[in-house]
Amino acid sequence: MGRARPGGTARVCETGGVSTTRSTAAGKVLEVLAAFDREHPAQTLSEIAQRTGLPVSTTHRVVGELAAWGALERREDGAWHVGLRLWEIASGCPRTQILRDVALPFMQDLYEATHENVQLAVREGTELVFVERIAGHRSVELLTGVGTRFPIGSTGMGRVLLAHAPADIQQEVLDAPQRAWTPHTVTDPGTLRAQLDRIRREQVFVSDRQLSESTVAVAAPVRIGRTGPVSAALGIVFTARGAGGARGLREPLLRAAYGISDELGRRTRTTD
Amino acid sequence: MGRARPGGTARVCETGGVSTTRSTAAGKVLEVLAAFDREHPAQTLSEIAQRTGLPVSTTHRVVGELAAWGALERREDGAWHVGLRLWEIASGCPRTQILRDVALPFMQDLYEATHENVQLAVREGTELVFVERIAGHRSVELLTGVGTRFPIGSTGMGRVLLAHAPADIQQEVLDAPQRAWTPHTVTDPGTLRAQLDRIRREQVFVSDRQLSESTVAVAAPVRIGRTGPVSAALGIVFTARGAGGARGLREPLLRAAYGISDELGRRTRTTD
DNA sequence: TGCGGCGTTTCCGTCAGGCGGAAACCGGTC
DNA sequence: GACCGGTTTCCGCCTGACGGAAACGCCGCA
Repeated sequence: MGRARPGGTARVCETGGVSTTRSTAAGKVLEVLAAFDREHPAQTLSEIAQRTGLPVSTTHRVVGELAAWGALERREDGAWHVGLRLWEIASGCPRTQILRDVALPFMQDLYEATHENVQLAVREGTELVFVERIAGHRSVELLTGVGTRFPIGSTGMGRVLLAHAPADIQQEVLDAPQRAWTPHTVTDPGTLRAQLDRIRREQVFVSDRQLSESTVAVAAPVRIGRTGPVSAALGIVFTARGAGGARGLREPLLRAAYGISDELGRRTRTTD
Repeated sequence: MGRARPGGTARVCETGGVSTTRSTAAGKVLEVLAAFDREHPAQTLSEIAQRTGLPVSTTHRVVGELAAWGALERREDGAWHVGLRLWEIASGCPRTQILRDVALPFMQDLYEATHENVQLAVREGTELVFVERIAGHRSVELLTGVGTRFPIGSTGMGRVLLAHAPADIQQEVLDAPQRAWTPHTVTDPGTLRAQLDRIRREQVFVSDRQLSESTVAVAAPVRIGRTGPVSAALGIVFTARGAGGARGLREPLLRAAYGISDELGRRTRTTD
């Protein structure tokens, strides 16, 4: 397809890069927004242009419009970052907002009882997204933060979500090779499948040093109503000094998960 | 250049209406997003069209593109709402994210000591935006939630932010009439100005039943470094059974605010 | 002080693609 | 089976998006 520019159709824009929603005007706006991920919270105009593959002048225009509206803001040093206005709008996202509202008090109790990291996550395709997290001064530092994505098989909470995911999703994940984060990480599809079965039976799942040599996670499913579909996972992560610590956490964790589930059931029934 | 349109500038388009970034393609995208505020977290296509003033077919196209990208999602009942993808991007907003990261552990401690609502807010023009909030089962229900805007003069935290805002902002707020939420609300500009002076001297501010008959708030400024510019306000809200309760809170609140300020100072110095 | 490099901003002619009216479509309801 | 509100599709017109290029501003270096 030499230069020629045939029919003007050859646009798909492989960019080699990242997202690419195509050559539509709205697409450009979204591409620019997508350039701001966790590793690039603030970038100069030309960085954005580079990362999106858009010409500088186009980027300039789009960024200008986004900024005028408040979706982007500029630091004194000239770098652009996501603006408060966009954050406000997005913070109304029901999938996180309702969950958050309902879950926080329970997470709070859990934190107070344990003083460990308490986390809440949802499944998105074959990945998990952390939606909320409570951590105090006394909790372990984690590599995961609110708004972060993670391959679903890699975390304890993820495996709980996976266990309750549709069959095709499970298959897709089991078919793909699992990354071994530590020597303890379960990567064999057979063992993993057995683990998923066990999770469905036992509810609470203890993930012992699967993601990092020094942490253990306990996770439980959150449903919409006591028996409804699983909509999130609740988890506690703490330092691995013998996973014995997990024992005492099962009960309170499960109780909290039930609490959230019940309240979610009540809430969605009324809302609807 | 058709009509000549001097300088080609006459576009601003007052529209009379609501938001309006105007007829540019990107503008439409943003208008659609802006249709999703706290009162309208989920809407049908035609509601969106109505609220934005865009023709249905146009709305349909824009919504479609947003959905394809993940900025919007659709419920089974057909209503649209903000999608997880947008939430992810926006949750990286530095103004809230850094603040949140730093402040949460301190807020946590504060919550544990008091079991009351602990809140964090920033100023945006003459309004305040709640950025984070901790509440357990034992705290009072509040009308403010994370991601909510509020006139800055109306809340205790807002007045603290106002006291440290640039002079022109203060003037603007003082010039506008204050809404009286309760019989106790201070609305007189003179008294208010005196209050601001006092806030600057005493740091901690007690706002007694200013917003609701049944709540008292204590608030303190959060700076960037111990002496840097005020970047947020930290507050505790509790039920008004005699504001005497505020007494014991001053110390821990101030200590937490200092802790956050110090850490923010450290953090921004290193990052830069 | 002048030069070259880098990022940003402005300009403007071209033409792709945004635009939206209208008509088809799709359940409900009376 | 006619009606009605909402959604989706179609398509021709023409506007405003597009991006190359040039001007600008800022720094560091000679």
